[in-house]
Amino acid sequence: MHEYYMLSYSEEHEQAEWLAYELKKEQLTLDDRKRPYFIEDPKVRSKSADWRNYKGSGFDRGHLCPAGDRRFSKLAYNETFYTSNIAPQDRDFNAGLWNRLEMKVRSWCKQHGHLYVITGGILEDGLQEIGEEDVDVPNYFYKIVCRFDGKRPKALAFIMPNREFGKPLEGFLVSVDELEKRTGIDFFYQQSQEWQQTVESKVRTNGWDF
DNA sequence: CTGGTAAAC
DNA sequence: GTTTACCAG
Repeated sequence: MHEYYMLSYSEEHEQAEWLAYELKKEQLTLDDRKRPYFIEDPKVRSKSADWRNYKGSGFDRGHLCPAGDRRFSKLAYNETFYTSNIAPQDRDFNAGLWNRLEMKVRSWCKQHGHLYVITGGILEDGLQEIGEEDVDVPNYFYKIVCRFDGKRPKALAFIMPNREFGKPLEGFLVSVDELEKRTGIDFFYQQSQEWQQTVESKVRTNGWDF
């Protein structure tokens, strides 16, 4: 549990199985910040994987909580450079499809003012591993974006392959039910108390009209 | 924006 | 080993 996001770390896969954060309109600033080093997450007791596992692997250290969403303060920005917040991503995917989704999330946030985001790689058996600590390379990444229309939660869920297709985001929309099956995570019961207060019922896909 | 990396310190 | 400056998608 960090100041500006929370996560559950999988020691087996050496990355977060899920990571959740709130994004508010007023947090979308354009402050210019110096990119820090990736360091171990001080709050992961089992030690989050060292960044050197990624060196020479051919994979990006892809942010789960984007640095671009956390420019409003130095702490918020630097927190995204803990190695608990990154996963191996294909370069073209990270700079392409994944980046376009992150930009779309910021655009939705500007429209609606307040969003909740849950994201991570789909962690399975038999994944490719990199580095001395065997960091798993997910074949797919997912993201749930949720907002509240009055009391009713509205959510969009995505599953994207860890490579670039050049396809529009709509092509990767899925239902939350399917996402739960694929990840093995129950997105209702796994949340913290604070989160549960807000998310009172399971979010359901509501189509592209978000 | 998303990042890597060579060169300098 | 760490930081800066520059580079590409």
